[in-house]
Amino acid sequence: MDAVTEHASRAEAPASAQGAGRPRLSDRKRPGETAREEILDAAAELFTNRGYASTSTRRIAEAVGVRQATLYHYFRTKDDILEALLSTTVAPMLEAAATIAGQTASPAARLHATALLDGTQLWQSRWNIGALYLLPELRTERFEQFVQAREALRATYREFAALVLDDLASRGVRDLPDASEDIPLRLVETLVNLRWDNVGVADEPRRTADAVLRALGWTGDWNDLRRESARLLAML
Amino acid sequence: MDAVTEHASRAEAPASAQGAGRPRLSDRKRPGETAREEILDAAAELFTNRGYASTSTRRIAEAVGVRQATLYHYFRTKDDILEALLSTTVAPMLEAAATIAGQTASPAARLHATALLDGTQLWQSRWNIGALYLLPELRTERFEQFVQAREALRATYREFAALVLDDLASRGVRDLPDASEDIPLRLVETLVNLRWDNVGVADEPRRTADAVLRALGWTGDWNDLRRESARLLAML
DNA sequence: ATTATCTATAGATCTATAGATAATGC
DNA sequence: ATTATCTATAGATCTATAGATAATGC
Repeated sequence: MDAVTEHASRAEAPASAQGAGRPRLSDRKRPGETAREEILDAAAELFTNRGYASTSTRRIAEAVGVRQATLYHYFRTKDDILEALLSTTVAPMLEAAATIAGQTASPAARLHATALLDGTQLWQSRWNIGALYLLPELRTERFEQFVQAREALRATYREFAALVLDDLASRGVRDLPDASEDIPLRLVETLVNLRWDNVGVADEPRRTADAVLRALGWTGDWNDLRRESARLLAML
Repeated sequence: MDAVTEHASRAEAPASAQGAGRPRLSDRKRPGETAREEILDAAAELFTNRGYASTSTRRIAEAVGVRQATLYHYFRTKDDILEALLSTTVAPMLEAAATIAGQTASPAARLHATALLDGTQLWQSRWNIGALYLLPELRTERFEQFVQAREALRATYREFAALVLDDLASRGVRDLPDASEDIPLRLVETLVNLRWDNVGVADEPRRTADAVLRALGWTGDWNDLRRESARLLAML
């Protein structure tokens, strides 16, 4: 599998799970148990590859295989589709980070595990949804909740980093960065940029999680660190 | 000056440099010697804050203080406006990186200087133009030249990083990252994300340039490094 | 005569709503 | 009766062009 195509593989479209309602004119083209999921999959592809504002509801409908008006049976507005997409990403990650924060583990392992989980999700999601995080549209009140969840995740990363740095400073390590630089979150976020540019290898999230610790000036036994990090993730 | 407003300060709009042509209905509202520059300034603000596709030519014209059709005296299409904006950023940086590559200096200083210059431009430009680099619209043939310039810059960063890493490896440093991870460019690019989120301090580009070296596992005298890097930049 | 602007508009969208229709399920 | 879809369309855009107009410059 090459660098470009290593992400989550295309699920099969279900064999037209017929229920009540007028039949579609077209066969099912998208993975998903429900029409709602089919729509979200098509929207994710188009929003990430062609842009949010540039993607018309007609185009999404075409990619699903229904008429444009049918989308409005499942979503009140186009913004609602974007919001549904975004809410599948950050909120679960935020929960996982809270769980990791509650575990007994070294600061370094906690940070490594968080970066690895977050990075893996950004890297392996079927579409590069993380590329939507910089959309100017998110600045509106409509997406306040999402932006706040991102900020909470940023704060969690920063707390983990501060503990790692305190630890290092107390061990006499010099020339350390400041936790406020947010290096860890920043590095993880760039997995989105790598995907955009079609570069990177399967192992990229792990390499990035390692890079996070290295960038903080962390030194120690890397095998121990990875083992402890994996143990944390296995608990989730 | 707070974190949000520390970027290049708003230049004064010139006192309506009247020349030939029918007078405008509105006063000048934008910095720039020429109407073309006024348009680019308004477009940069709107594209970065409201999105490319979501910004209508009418809205740009309003922000300049002319009628919508007037834009077409200076640009053939809306895409041409975007292209003109982007071409002001990467091409000059690529040239500077080539000059730095031609200087005699340590690999670490070359990388530091490149990151500092690139980062300073991303950080201090009047509008956060770097946020446009992930636009799906850039995937089209229309913007091939720009995307290729970005790739060339990525390659330059990677070459500098490879030299630094070879150096470190030959000094016996272990557990180094791989140059192919593109950690330096990735870190610099995240200055765009910080600006988007309105976080960060005036010193951020310097801190990021330092972080680039630290993230490669570089060790040495930081003051010497910064001095050599500054010397390189003074030559440009 | 040349230039930079203006007014007006064609033609192509695009989102969202109203209401009809063709299934299933009770 | 309920549901999921369909057809049709209103009203609001939006980009780009045609051609008029009001300055300056020769």
